[in-house]
Amino acid sequence: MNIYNTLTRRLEEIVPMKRGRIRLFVCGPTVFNFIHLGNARTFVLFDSLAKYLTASGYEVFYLQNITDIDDKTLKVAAQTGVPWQDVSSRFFEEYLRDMKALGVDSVNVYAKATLYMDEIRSQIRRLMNRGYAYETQDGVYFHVEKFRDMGELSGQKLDKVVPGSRVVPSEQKINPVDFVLWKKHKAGEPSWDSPWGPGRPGWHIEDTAITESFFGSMYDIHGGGKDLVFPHHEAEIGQMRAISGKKHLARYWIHGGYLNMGADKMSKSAGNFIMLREALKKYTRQQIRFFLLNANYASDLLYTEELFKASCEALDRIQHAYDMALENVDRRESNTLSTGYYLSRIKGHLDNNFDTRSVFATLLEMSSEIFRTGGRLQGDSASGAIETFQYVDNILGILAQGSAASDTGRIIEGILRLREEFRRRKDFSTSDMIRRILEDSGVRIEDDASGTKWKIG
RNA sequence: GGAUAGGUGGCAGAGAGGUCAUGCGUGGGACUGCAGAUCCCAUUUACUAGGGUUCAAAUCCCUACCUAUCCUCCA
Repeated sequence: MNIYNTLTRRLEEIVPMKRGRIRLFVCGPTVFNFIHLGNARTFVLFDSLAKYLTASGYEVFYLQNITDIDDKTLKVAAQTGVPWQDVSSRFFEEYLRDMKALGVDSVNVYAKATLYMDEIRSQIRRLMNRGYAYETQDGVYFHVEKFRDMGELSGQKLDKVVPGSRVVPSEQKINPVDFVLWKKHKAGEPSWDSPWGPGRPGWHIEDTAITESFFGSMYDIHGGGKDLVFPHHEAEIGQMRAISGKKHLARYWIHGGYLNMGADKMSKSAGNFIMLREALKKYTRQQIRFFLLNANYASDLLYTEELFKASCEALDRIQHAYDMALENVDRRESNTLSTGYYLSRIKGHLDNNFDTRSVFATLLEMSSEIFRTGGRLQGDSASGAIETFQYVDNILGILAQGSAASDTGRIIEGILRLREEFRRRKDFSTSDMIRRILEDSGVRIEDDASGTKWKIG
C-alpha cells in the first residue's frame, strides 16, 4: 500500500524489512486519567490500519507502549492521596476497557515503561559511552548537537528552535534544547537505581528501550498523533540512531491529525474534551468509529453535535443497505449489482494512503444502488454486496450485526405478528397500544411497504 | 522568527490535467389507517487572488494573501 511518510514528506509504497511481516509501533497513552475522543481517534486509526495490513496478507506485530510513570502520574497521585502505582494500574485497566468497548483489538503487546528499566539504563549507558549524553547535577541529558540528523523528521533546524519560549530551561544543560534521559531523584518521588544515582527515566527513552527489546534498533512503521512529531519522535530517532548508527529508527512514520472542538484542539489541559467513556454512553462503538474514520486521517477533524449527527445518518444508510442485502441473500430476483466493481474501488482507496473517507463514499454509492433496486437483489449480487460490506467492517468496524436470529428477536417477531393481526382487522387502537408498549421497552417499530422492521435502542 | 499542512458549492469534506465523489441541509415526490422511518429526483459552469505552462488546470509552476498546527506535557 501507499502511505504518506512524514519522514520523506511523500507518498510511499510500504515495503517491509522482512518479507510479509510488518512491525508497527504506536505511542500509547500516559495512564493518569481516562482517554478522550481525540486520543481514541489515533488508536482507532492504527487499529484499522493494522487490520488492513493483516487483511492484505501481512503478518503484523503491533506494539504499543504505556507510560506508567510520569510527572502527571505523580501529580494525580499527590492530589488524590493514592500511591502512583495504583493510579497507573487503575487507568491502564480503564484504557483497556475503553479499547475493548471501541473494538480496538489488534495490539499484540502493551508494554509498560517501568518494566523496561534494564533496557532504559542500557540505552543511556551506551549513549554515554558514545559521547551522545552527559551527566549534570540533576540528570543525564542527550546532547543534540552531537547527532547530525537532529530534526530530520520535523524539518526543524536546531538553531531556529526557540527553546523555553514558555518554560525556563535548565541552566545546567549544554544546549537548551537538550532533552533529559534520566531524572535524578527528588524528595517524595519514586526512583530506580542507576549508574548515575537513583532517579527515573525521561519520557523519550522509554519508547526506544521498548522498541529495541521487541524489534531491535530498526523496524517498519512508527505511528502516533501529529503532536508527537516534535520533539518526541525526533528525540526517539536521535537516541536510537546515535546508538545503532543505522539510517533509520523506523522506515515509515505515520501521524494522525487532531480532533478539534470548535477552533481548538481537544485537550485535557484546555478542558474542552469529551471522554471516550462518556461518548460510549451516548453513541455506539460503530458510530464513534465511523465518525473518526470519516475523514482524512492526517487532517484535523472537527467535532460538533451537528457533524456527528450527519455522520450517524450516513452510517444509517450503509447499515440499512447491509441489512437489506442480508435479508435478500437467499432470494432469486432479477436485479444485479456490480459488486466486484465496488470492492475493487474500496481496496484501491485503502491502498491509496488509507483513504477511509472515500471507502465510505463508495459504500454509500453501493447502498444507493441497492435501494434503487428496492433491495430485490439477485442471490449472487446480495452475497457480493454482503462480502463487500463485511470486508470493510472487518477492517474499520462500523457495522452492527442483525439480531433477528436471537431469542429476543424471535419473541419480538412473535409480538409483531400479533400486532399485524390487529392491523389486518383494522383494530388500530390495539395495534397502536402494542407499538407503544414495545417502544416503551426500547424497541423501535417502523412500518413500510415490505413489512414491519424493528430495532432495539 | 523557524517548521509542517492547508485554502473546493449553504455546511462538512474526497479528488490531483480532460466524465464536477459522498453525507448533511434545502426543494419536490413516493410509500402509509395514523405516526415514524425509509426511498427516489433535484439542488451540474464549487474550486483564495493574480500571473504562467498546456489543445486542456481545482489539479503542474511562480507570486501574493489567508488559515491551522508544532517549536511547552499532550494522541
